[in-house]
Amino acid sequence: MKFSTRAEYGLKAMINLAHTFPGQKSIKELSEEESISLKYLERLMGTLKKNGLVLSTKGQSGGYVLSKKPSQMTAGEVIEALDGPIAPMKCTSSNCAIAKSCNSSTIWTELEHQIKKTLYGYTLKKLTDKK
Amino acid sequence: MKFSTRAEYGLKAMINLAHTFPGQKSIKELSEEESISLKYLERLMGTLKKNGLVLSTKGQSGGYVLSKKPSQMTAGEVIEALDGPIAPMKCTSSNCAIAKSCNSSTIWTELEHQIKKTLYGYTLKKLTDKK
DNA sequence: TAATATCCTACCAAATAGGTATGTATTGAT
DNA sequence: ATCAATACATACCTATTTGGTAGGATATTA
Repeated sequence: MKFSTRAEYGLKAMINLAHTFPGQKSIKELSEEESISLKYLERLMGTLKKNGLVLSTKGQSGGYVLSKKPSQMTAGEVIEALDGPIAPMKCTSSNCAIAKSCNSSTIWTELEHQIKKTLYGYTLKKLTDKK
Repeated sequence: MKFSTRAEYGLKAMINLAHTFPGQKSIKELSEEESISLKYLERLMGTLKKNGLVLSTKGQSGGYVLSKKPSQMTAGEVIEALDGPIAPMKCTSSNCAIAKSCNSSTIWTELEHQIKKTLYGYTLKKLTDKK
């Protein structure tokens, strides 16, 4: 059971952007500061943008900004944007037909709830204050 | 973020064994009742045995039994036996050098704690009673 | 117009998941 | 003693995911 490094890298980059908020920062700066491959981070920022979590300006002196205040953006949003829906077991996401009579389903459902509660409980602001 | 079907299948099989406890049951029966490929389940039971969660008797009319009472065996044990250590991010398992100054590490650590709390909070007995 | 960004798409290697195939060893029943 | 049923072991296979790289197109500004 693991989250991908996508989620790790993305969260790090978003925390970095939370620090500089409401200023913007280029991928180049982000990748150097967080030691993430520039080309890979480029793709991650692309999907974060597609999901509306960051805004971008192109061209020279362009870069990325958070689309919301750090106090209003949660780690859960970032992670689901990059890794897809949080659903620890297929049966919790795909409406299993036998869920009602299945002994296992309760545990996966509760687990999903706990994970979401934790991840959506952390705003980027909370994470930047942590240090 | 997903657990493997290994964990799902294994947990189902163990819940089944909890129902028949302290009786034993063959892989053939288990695989038919839970609709899991016999050969695949064979392997899963093998690793469960290696981890001491089940006992087996070979030969005709052989099979598997839980090594502990259902009230003393948790879903967490089963899942970690099959899927490896519960550690949502590499940095929480491999003693990252910069963990203390890392803004992200707290969230992964808390998440790991919450997941373990949930999974080790469910005994097989609790799951069999659920229906 | 040159430099610096984002953006877009295709490719790639390694690992993992999920499963099959084949055979061996052990035991109970006939 | 033999046969059938079972656990046990290992090698193989295919598809998907992960974590990247490569090369360029597009937009903006100095």
